[in-house]
Amino acid sequence: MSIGLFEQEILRREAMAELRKLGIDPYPPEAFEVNVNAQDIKDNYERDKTSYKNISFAGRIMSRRIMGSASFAELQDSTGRIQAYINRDEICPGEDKTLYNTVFKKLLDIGDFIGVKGYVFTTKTGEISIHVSEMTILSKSLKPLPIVKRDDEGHVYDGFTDPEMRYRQRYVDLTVNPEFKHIFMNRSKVINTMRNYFDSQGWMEVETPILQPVHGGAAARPFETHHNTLDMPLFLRIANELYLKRLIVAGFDGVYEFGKMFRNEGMDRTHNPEFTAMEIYVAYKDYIWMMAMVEECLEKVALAVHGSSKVKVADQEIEFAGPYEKLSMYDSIKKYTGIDVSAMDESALRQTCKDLKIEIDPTMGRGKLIDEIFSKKVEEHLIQPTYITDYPIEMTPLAKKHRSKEGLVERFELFVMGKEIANAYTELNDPIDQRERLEDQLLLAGRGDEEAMAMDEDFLRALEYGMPPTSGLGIGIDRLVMLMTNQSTIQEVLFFPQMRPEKKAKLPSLEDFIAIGVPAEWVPVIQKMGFNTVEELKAANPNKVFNDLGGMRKKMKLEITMPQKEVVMEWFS
RNA sequence: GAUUUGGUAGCUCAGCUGGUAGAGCAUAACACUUUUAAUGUUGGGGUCCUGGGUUCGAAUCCCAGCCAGAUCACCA
Repeated sequence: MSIGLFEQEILRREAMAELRKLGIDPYPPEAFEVNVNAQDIKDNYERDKTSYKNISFAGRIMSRRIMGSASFAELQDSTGRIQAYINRDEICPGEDKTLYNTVFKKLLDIGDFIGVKGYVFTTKTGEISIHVSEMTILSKSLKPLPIVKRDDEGHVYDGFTDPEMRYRQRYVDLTVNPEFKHIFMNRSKVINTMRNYFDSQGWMEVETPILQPVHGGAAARPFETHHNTLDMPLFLRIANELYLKRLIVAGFDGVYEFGKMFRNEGMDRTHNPEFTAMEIYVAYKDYIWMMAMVEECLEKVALAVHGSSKVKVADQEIEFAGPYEKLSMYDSIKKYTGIDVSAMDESALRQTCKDLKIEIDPTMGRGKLIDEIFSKKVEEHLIQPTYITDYPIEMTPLAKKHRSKEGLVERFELFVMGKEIANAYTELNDPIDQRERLEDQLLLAGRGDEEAMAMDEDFLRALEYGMPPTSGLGIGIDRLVMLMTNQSTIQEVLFFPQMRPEKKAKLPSLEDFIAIGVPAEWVPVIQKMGFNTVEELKAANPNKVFNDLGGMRKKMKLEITMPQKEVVMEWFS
């Protein structure tokens, strides 16, 4: 493996070997005690200089400026960067200057982790720096990091910007572009704020199955897998709603879960196959109560992340303090199209879609047609937080029928910046009604609707034992984080967004070469010489190959044993 | 899935109407005791994404494929 690399990586491996020869372990096992971080020094040193006279700091070397027997290096820890001043005669007080001349100047590289002890001071040019008196190598970096340079105004000169590499190698991205860490720190803050709020209300965090025999609770195509011992198919959950409701049946007054959901559908900048949802169910409440709860919750989140209920997103300023605007689904369509769809039957809706130039297909029922009109004509207008309420019953098999409006259910969705952020119901707890509604879904499935909800007999049995009136809410955490961190793609708020596998260099199998007697460590050399298959190698002149192997060994400074000539000749026999 | 843009050194990118590859940073060597995008001098470093085709000759033109981004469609 080590030979597909080139000079910089070979040099670093040599430096690592040199360190070992000098008796320095490039990967020491001992803990290195740290008593300060970069942010702390920068924030507090000027005020309190006496506290920084004996510090111990650890981080990565991110740049070096060597000037003879004095040097500057930028060290980066989890909180930021701080400059270190290293003077030869200070870290090497005796005759032996090896630690500076050889170890620091020759054997250390950008990316290495080191620990330093010393004191904080301000340089002539006014930079708060660490004056190093002792230096310890903590971990050697064998691959060169991309170098990102910034000037005083913060201009970036050689940015590490390729999104493919940033997502595939997030460890490199966050090392050289540490500003992106704030997105993930804020993501954590969003989740913790919600969790603290729920806990303070006395609701309980729970975990429910990810592997489910029936994929219920939402409309989406699932990932399917198989359990060997039970010899049965299982689905990765597309939702956890039905399990959380079982817990309300079981007698908990409030339960919530943050968890990954999995949907086997398209990927784009707002969809990843696995994503995080938060669902919460509270007994003895309805969807009107839930609206107020959401307003309180999101305001707390905005305050935690930004210190303000107002959040800048793209070119808008979003106000997360409630109350939010409320608009029924029918009214919203009327508002933005001028059309009253409330009394239309399926064929009238089809005509309306045609008039509005909205594509439809024959499998769509009344609910889906209305949803199409809504998503094409209304969603984009909903910039400030807006509740869309009272959905047609056909679209929502798990919500309770509206207390006063025929044909509707008690449901709301919260839209911000034209995107759905939350979805909530007064939950359907009438087991007879629930069974009928799921049976209607089966009819839709029969019409070819791949997303119609499946029947879940055990869930119906739970309802038959009795579920208290309950309101439930789901929030898409990734999209909420996108809003709170002003990001336009979901990949930027996921550490490891889903990617196609990296293409592998099309190398023939190691085994083929080993089979004809080539030592494993020489296979990469042969490949580097241009022989990609055993056949190509055998077609070459054996003497030339033998000579070239020696040449490559020297050129690439390989420390592996040269094979005997007779051995090489046998490769060709 | 459709359209479109891109894939060249470790990183960011040049490379015209086809003539066998360049810069900056990084890296190596030398100089330099307070620099900060350090500087100066001198080097090394490439399967130009892959596979076909056209051509005397392809990083460049054509076709197919792979990966990624954007837009759209689908999907909450």
